[in-house]
Amino acid sequence: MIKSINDKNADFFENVFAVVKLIPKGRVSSYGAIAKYLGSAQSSRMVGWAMNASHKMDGIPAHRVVNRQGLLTGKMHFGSPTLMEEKLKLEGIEVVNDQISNFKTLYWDPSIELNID
DNA sequence: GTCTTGACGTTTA
DNA sequence: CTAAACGCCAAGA
Repeated sequence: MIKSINDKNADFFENVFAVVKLIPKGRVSSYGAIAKYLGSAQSSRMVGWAMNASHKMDGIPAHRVVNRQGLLTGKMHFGSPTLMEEKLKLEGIEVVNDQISNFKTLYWDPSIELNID
């Protein structure tokens, strides 16, 4: 469980990394969902920016994070434009034309799955 | 120190 | 219905 979320002392990036790490295998989440979960519903851009910083970090499954449409918009930042898609496929996620087919089914919303009290 | 860009999402025209 | 602008915060030039 993420305890630092309520703590304003925690950095936005850390919160993003924490949530992304919590994404179950074979599931995907959206920048907006994470941003909203962190309290910055309209700051989805920052989530993407945080992901960019995750490049130098390990254990950040950024490939499980896509945009609201389920499109692999950030695939180009994985070193290879196909690396993200391949990784998702390895987890059993069906990707067609850089888009997740069963995105609606694989969608993982932190504010719902984590069940906040 | 100021301006532009950015892995998005929502709202208005 | 589609198209465009706005908002949000941060970092690079």
